[in-house]
Amino acid sequence: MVTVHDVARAAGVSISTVSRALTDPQRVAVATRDRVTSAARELGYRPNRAASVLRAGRSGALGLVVPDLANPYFAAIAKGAQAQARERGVGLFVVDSDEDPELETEAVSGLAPQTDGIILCSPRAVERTVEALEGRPVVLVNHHVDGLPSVVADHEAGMLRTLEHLRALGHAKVAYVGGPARSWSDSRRRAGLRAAAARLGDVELVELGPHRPQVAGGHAAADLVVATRATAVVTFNDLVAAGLVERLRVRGLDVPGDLSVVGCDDAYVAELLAPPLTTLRTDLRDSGRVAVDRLVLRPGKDDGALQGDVTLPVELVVRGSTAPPRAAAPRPAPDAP
Amino acid sequence: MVTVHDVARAAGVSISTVSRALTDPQRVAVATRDRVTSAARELGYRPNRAASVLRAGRSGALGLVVPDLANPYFAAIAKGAQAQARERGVGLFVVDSDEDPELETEAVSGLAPQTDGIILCSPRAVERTVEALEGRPVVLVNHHVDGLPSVVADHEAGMLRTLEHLRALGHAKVAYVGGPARSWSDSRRRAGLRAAAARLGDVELVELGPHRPQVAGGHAAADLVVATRATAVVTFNDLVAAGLVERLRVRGLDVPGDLSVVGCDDAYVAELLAPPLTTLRTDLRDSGRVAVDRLVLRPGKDDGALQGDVTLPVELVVRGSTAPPRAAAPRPAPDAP
DNA sequence: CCGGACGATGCGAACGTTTGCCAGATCGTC
DNA sequence: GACGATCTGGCAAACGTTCGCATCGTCCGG
Repeated sequence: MVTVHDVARAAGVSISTVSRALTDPQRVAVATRDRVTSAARELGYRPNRAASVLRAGRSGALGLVVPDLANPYFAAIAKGAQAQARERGVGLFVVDSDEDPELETEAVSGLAPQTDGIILCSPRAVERTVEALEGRPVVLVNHHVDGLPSVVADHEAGMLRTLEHLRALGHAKVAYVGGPARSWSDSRRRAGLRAAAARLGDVELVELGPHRPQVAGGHAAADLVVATRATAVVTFNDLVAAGLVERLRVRGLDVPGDLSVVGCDDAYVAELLAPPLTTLRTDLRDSGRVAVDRLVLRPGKDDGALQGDVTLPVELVVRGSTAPPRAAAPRPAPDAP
Repeated sequence: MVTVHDVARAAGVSISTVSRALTDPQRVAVATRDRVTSAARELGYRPNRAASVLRAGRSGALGLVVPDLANPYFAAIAKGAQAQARERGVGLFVVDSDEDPELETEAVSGLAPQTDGIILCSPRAVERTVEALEGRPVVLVNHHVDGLPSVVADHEAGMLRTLEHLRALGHAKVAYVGGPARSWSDSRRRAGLRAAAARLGDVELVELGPHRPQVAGGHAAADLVVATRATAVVTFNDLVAAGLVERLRVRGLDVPGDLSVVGCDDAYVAELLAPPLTTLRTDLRDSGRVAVDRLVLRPGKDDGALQGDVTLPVELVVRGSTAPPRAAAPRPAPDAP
């Protein structure tokens, strides 16, 4: 293994100069720097991360905690974060908390000592988890706590756009199938829907849930939605929408004929469904990217534009799962087979 | 920060004893060990990973390299590996190589020095990547290289079962839509199909591809498949199948009426499609789990059952996308709208 | 021509852990 | 009662890096 000593000897300088030339180039003379860097390159020197962490206290790695890696939503965020971390030359520990608040907190306290900062995606137990950070820098994705930097999607605007769309189609009663109880996005979406309904005046809103943010959650919700006699439904995410559509098909109901369905997130499943799903899109990879940048870029030194909260736009992608309601009143649902 | 020194003082022993009591419990007397562990617990001692890596050379972390985190296939493996790593008390670096052989090799050479072992999922450039390991232990998932431990699915058996299924339905001409050129699974599946076709004798096989292992690959392949006049098609994975089905729908063709479709992997999209996809299932989380165990468990010391290659079973899940071919000869395909 | 200031580099001490080596204790046995 | 075997635990040296401080030279203004 080649160390600073080897490089120092090859370049004819002391190890301190090598260290400085490589970590803080402007602190050594240009000629020396060049000698050092070329010697390092020639010998194939690669700094020992452990030693550098031990001494300097920085690890050059970030942590990312997500509730479920198998959920395309979080997979996309992880992918974006991953790519940006590579770009910035830092490592990225990804931990899956399995939607378990307990595990989430545990993960963070394990991660905190060996990372320079942590990205917390849709945390399920923010208060306790933030405690576990022990003061380590953090960025919340899809969640907000006063005083902590966050990257969020503009759920309110998305919900307003959704309701406008459904109202324009002629829907007067819209159901919402909510996600996990502790989900911040869920609460924002509910708030957004309520505000939008109040603003539009002539759309009635029925709220359901909480439901699991997976396909199974959609299965469970479908019959409840039908029973409300709503002519359109907005779901917590695309997976729930998929499960819901599936169950409706089993019951012999048509989408969008009997029920218009709007998903959230525009996971790639959305366009695979039959009919393709109308959904709200956020650039998730971008969320991951931005989150990493906010931990890597030193405020003041680098781009100051990343200060404060970042709100990413939400776009309504209209596909085949929304249409005008059938006749004036929705057809009563037939019994399940 | 509480260090070994603090624990040593509290327990009334030297720091060496503390270290030994915690890392190699059987080397200290029971009474001492208890004193040390309870002191450690009381003080909330947490060993400094960097220091221990620096001195001992082991990092307590593994690396996982996947071509695409957003692909549910790899997401599932990552989730399994993740869970097992947590179980075993080791960290896990997840890196997404973006299907790029270059990035893959680069990722491994970045990962190698700071991990105790690396899991390589469906590598796209095995030879160069293995070189970059610099002798670090490795487990290949979904790939095989002589002399290296691997975890693979029994693609051959799966393909035989698939062809038997299609033949039993009455299909005489079956197309295969292949995946990436450098994919080992792809080559195994092709080999498996050929062997199965030869064995069955009366099924004609048409091989297509390479195609991208995503939805877009299926789009691209659909028209080619139709042109072959095959009555059934097997695709590299479920995403490709999804894209293919989508394109067929656009062209006005019916699945399974005009064409039976079999996917691979049983990603959760499979059951969301209309019709739900007949597909080959492997327990992907298990692959991840097993891979981690093979790096964590010391051979000889722990379970020796994990020596050598591990082949996971493949199960054919029959759903709605396969049916008997229409009439004797398939209906000629109508032109695209 | 001198003093002060500043820029570049070297010296050496940490960072917290693991581990080889050795000393002391304990016990059994002759 | 002494000797050897066995076991336990302490000392101190690493691991490779970073960084405070010191040193040395140079340059400029007075």
